[in-house]
Amino acid sequence: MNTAERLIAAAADLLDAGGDAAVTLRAVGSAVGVSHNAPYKHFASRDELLAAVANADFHALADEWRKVRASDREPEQRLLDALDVAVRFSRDHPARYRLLFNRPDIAGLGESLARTADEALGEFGAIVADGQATGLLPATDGNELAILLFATAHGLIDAEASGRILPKTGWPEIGTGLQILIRLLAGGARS
Amino acid sequence: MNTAERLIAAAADLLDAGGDAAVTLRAVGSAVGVSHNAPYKHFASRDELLAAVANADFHALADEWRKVRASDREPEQRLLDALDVAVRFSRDHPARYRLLFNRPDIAGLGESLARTADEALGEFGAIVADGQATGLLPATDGNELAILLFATAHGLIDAEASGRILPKTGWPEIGTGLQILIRLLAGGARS
DNA sequence: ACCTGAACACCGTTCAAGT
DNA sequence: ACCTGAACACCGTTCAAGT
Repeated sequence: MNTAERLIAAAADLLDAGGDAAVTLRAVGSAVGVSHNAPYKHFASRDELLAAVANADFHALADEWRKVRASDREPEQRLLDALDVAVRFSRDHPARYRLLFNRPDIAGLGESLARTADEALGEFGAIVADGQATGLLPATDGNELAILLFATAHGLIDAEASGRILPKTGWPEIGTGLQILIRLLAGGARS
Repeated sequence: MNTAERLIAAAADLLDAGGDAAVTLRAVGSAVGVSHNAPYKHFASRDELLAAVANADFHALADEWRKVRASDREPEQRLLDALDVAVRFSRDHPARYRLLFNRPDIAGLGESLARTADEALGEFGAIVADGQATGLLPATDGNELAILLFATAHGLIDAEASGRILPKTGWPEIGTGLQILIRLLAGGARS
């Protein structure tokens, strides 16, 4: 690993350990064994370093979704697995999840970040499209349903993170809410 | 307005004008005409001041939802109006919207903030329940559907704010996505 | 090419003191 | 009860200098 990669890894570890506020350039440099302004030789600013962390995490999510899509499980299970990838990431790495989906000021940085994010969400969309092709989910134009499903999952994840909504649902898991939604979409008003 | 209320209003204005980073205690104090540490006589910390802004905004949202619920429009329009309240607030006051729904570290502060948030979301839930009572929306246990609808709206709002997803949908508005979802829920797999 | 050390202009927070 | 001014320990960023 070169210095830039080690800085990215150190920033990711600090995000996990102490959240956004813990990622000071002094702490990142110290973890890697360089001075507090060495990062400026590899990244234009602290935000660009964070964007590089997000870029690496989008690549990792895309890989996981590719695996889910290629698995031999039932279509509904593949869809729930795909959503679970996002849910688990948000629980294991909450600060890094927020970096991916809750930071408009960072979303536009790095030039390649927007493309990497599109690739990752494209993999998720392909799994939803598979679910539509098998008749599990209703057909819609383009990737509308994928966007609605991901938006709902993201909304439930945020609600869980902020402790705002979930406690009063009686749902043991975000996945319960997503199962209910999928059943409502598949079954319509009859259910 | 007493000093505490003027500090809250000044913080809200700074959030609108320059985002979270613009809300320094020095800027807030200066806007009100007091010193940069006078806020500590009214709030325990900068975060508690921000929580007070969030508390006021939740009260305002609850008022708007009450008005929507009492209006004489069609049930579907009332539901779309209710969702539009959140969408418009997120566009007119993005930093303040993020304070309400994207800041787990602030959600737990102030003691009354969690209650105010519950009251506001309860008003939204009542509008959804009205939609279920009229047969527009499928019946579910408790307020499950309200949570799913709000989570989806929040997810689409976040997606628009981060510029991540909406550009490639061809949707002119977040409301378009919400209309599609409501129609899918009402009509089921047939659509 | 890559890094360091000192410096600058900020920031939240604390504290002693004033009315 | 409410406020001020100085001070403290931080922070991101810049810059001149070193190899």
